[in-house]
Amino acid sequence: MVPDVATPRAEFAVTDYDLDATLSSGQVFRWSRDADGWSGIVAGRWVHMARTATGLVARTAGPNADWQWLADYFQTGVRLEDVVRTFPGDEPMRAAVARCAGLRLLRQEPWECLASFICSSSKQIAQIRQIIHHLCERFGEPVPAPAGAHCARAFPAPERIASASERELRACKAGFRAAYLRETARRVADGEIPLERIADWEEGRAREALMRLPGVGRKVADCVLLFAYGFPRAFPVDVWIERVLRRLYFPRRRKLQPAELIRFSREYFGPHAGYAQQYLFHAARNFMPSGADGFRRPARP
DNA sequence: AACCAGGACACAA
DNA sequence: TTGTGTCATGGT
Repeated sequence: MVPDVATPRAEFAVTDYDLDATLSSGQVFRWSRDADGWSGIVAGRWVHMARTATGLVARTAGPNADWQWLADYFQTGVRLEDVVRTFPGDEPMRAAVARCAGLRLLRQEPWECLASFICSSSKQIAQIRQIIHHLCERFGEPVPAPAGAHCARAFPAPERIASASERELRACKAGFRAAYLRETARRVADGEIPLERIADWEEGRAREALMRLPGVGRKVADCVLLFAYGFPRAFPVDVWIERVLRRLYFPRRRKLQPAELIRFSREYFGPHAGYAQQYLFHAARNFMPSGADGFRRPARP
C-alpha cells in the first residue's frame, strides 16, 4: 500500500480478489459498475476501485491522510487461501469455491449494514439497491465526487432517518419496512443501542442486542454480525441458503427446522462458516438453476 | 400473469 | 414451541 496525498490514489497488494463477485454478491448494495471498475461510497468518501496485475487500485475524490479505512473495508489483509482451507471438502462446497474464486467478505459500517438489511427482508437484491439508493439521494449528505458519479451522497445518518416521516420512507419504496427502519434509527440515534461497542461483545450477546431492534430477526442480525462486525461463524439463513442446504446436504428430508439448519451450519462449515455461507449463496444465485442439485457451469455464449 | 424475493411479527393452536 | 396470515413492491 502506497499512500499518496498529492494524487488521491493508492494500491493494495492482494491476490485472489474478485471485485465483481464481491460487490455484487448481496452483502452491499451501493456499488455501481463502470467501464474499468466499481465506484461507491465508504465512510462518507467517494471511491473508485479497480483491479491491477498485483492487487487493487483505489482512487478518491479528495486527498486522504491515510488509507487504513479502505484497507479495513475491503479486508485486503485477509489471505483468502487461509480461509478457504478451513471449508469442508464436500463436492458442493468445492464446486462453490471453484465457481466463485476471489469472492470476499467486506467489513462494513454497522449502521449502514443494519439499515440496509432491515430494508432487505422479502426483497430481491435489485430492489434493495433501489430502496437504499432512494434513501441516500433523499436523506444523505452530499460528498465530493467526480461529475457524473452514480451517487454523490453519504449513507444517511440515523438521526436523519429518525427525523423523517414514515410516509417519506415509504416514498423511498421501503414499504412495510419503513416503520422498522425509522424506529431502529431512533434507538440508534438516542444511544439505546451502542453500535460501536457491540464490536467488542461476545457473539451471542451482540446478536441478542440486535434482535431486540424492530425489523431485526435472526437472519438480519446474522448479516450484520457477519458483514459489519466480522463474527466469522455468523451464518445468515435466507431462502437461497435454505434451498442449498436442503438440496445439497439434506436431500429427501421434508421437515427441517430453522434452528436445526443453523446448528448444522455452524458446526459443519467450521471456524469461517460465514465465509462458506457467502460462497454457497453466490454460487446458488449464479450457478444453480431451479431444481438442480448442484452448481453448474454458466451458460456458454 | 402468477409467483417470488438475502423476513419479521402478531397471533393461533 | 410450531404453523399461518400479513405486510409493499417490482423482477422474472
